[in-house]
Amino acid sequence: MPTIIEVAALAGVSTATVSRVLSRPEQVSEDTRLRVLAVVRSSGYTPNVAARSLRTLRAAKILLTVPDISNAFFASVIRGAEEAARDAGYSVVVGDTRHDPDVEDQYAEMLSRREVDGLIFLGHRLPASLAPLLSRKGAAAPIVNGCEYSPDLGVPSVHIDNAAASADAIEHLIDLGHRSIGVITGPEISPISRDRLAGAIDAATRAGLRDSLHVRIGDYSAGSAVEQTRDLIAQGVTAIFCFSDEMAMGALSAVGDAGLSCPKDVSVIGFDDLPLARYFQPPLTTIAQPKGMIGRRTVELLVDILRGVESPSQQVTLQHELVIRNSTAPPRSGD
Amino acid sequence: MPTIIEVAALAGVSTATVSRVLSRPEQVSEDTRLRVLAVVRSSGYTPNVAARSLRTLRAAKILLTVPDISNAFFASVIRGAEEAARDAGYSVVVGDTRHDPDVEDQYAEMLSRREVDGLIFLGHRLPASLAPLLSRKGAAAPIVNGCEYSPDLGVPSVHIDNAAASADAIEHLIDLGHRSIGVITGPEISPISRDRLAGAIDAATRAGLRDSLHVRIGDYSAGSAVEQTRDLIAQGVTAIFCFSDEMAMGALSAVGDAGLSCPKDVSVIGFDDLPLARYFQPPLTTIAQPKGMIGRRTVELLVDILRGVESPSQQVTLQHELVIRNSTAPPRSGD
DNA sequence: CGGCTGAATGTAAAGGATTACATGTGAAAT
DNA sequence: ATTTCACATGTAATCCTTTACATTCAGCCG
Repeated sequence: MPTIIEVAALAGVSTATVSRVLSRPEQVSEDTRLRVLAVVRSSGYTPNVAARSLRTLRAAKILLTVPDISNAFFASVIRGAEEAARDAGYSVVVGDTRHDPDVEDQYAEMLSRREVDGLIFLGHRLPASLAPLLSRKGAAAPIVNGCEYSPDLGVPSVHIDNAAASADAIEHLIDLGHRSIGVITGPEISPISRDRLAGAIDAATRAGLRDSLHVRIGDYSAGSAVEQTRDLIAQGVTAIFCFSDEMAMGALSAVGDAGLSCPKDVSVIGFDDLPLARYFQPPLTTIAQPKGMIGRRTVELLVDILRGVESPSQQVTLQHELVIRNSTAPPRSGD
Repeated sequence: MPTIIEVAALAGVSTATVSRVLSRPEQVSEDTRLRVLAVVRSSGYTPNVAARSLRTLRAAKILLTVPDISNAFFASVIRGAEEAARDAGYSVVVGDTRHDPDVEDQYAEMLSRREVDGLIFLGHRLPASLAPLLSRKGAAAPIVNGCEYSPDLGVPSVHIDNAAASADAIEHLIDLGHRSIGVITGPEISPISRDRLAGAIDAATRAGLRDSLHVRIGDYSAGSAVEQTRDLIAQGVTAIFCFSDEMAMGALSAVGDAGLSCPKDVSVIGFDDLPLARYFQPPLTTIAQPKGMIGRRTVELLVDILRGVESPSQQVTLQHELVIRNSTAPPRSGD
């Protein structure tokens, strides 16, 4: 791999000119440009990123941390983020924190170390080591949150209106005639889970059915929903609203295990609209989040910050959609 | 963020000593070491990675490309790889190529550019831009393949014995009494899909049932299996072996749509043993791959190459396991 | 006591690109 | 003909760290 010095020698110009050809071609006369480009191509030269980033203090990289890479929901967000990053001339480094604060901190250090220019985190916890960065900077810190958010964090965020989405789900069930509804939430610490729960309770209250809601706590994983579903079935609910499609999958499994059938005996509604949701048995009614768009917008927000754009949009709210498939139906008895 | 120069000044030593304290502490006297470390901590100094990597020509990063990040199978591989990388002092950059050769090439350039020290690719296609590197350095090129492999590529690889695993699945079905078996493969271009098909045909042939195998081509996605399953059901198969759990999910969905039930009318067996497989309806019989271990071993192999270890293990074969759950049973009629 | 050894530390040269500033050139303006 | 200006290009400093080599010094041996 040749260096810029060799390319310059081969093309009979200075290194400055080679650099300009590559980054500011308009400053170079056409014939010089063509000559240099020819050498670049024939020699297979590519600039050394370490040297470039040392000099420019930019890494052209964005770190995107997800709490659980095995969750298909995040996969779609990552895709959107990568596309938007590519458009803006950045590349995305994906980090899987496994919900582990230590790992989160480790990744966050990449930002302190300037290994990356900015951080997008999809969890709800802002790594402790970044607190100084956030409070210190007069200009906005290059940190953006996606999906989750905590108003008190002071970090720009992209998300849907979780309370409204959740209310939509509950209203759908109430409209179908359900009067005893189970809800399986995310972890108590998760702000969006709290929002969703608040939205569900609101909707039930508005319908005068506050007491018909049976709330159980899950952790977004299928396994956690199995247990809770058994419990809810014992309580006699006719419908279960899960705060993730994975949990809905666990719920469906538990419904089957109990010798019941969905949607005849129990309706199930999920959250996320994973690509696989349509292949659930029965195909899952769920709240669709604009996953790719969440990824895209977080990157755009971050890039704005990096470019020093005055960014008025601290909170971006995107549209959700209730996707009705076959896992919800009126309750058996009609009431 | 202070530089090493400021730290050196504060501690009253040279930059060389600071550097040594951080990377070769045994070369420094204890009191100097403690003094420097105190300054490092109080100033919050962290070495600038760009400068370090420029100087050492090492990035301490491994690029791991996956063909489809939304496939949960790869998530587990990624986790194993990250753990092993952490152990070896590397960090992992995950790239989602979406099966797109252009994107693969783009990622591969990170290696040419020395942005990363090595590449692990989980697809079956070696980016064209790496051919020169490979031919020049042969097996010493810092490139390792996981899951898939092509003997002709000349790249070390970690995988299971796909033919044997596939044979196990077919034998399981034959043992149960199935005499008309559908197989939904991966894309024809995928070497492991070919291996699995060969293994399936072998097993059937050994049992004198070569003609009872009905082969359909899928692409590992649930959607592709839905169509093929309809077709296979029309052919009258009593069991379907899918080369991925996602396809098995599609198959189960199609079986249900056809008004049939699994395993009573049709047995289904998958491949991968995704975390969700146990929550399928019914819980899925499948071939478990040691996903985390595949990730771990690919990294270990790559690190060996990077360290210049004579690496005798060009092909690492790991153990698979047939996990029997409830989606397979004897055929209804007994034949 | 001189010389040698080894441990601890310092000096300074890379490593490769970017870019502020300097220089040179030709054309337009006066 | 002289000045001016814009454009094209070159020079060299700079980004920060690592490390080969040089230096210093204390302790030991003969």
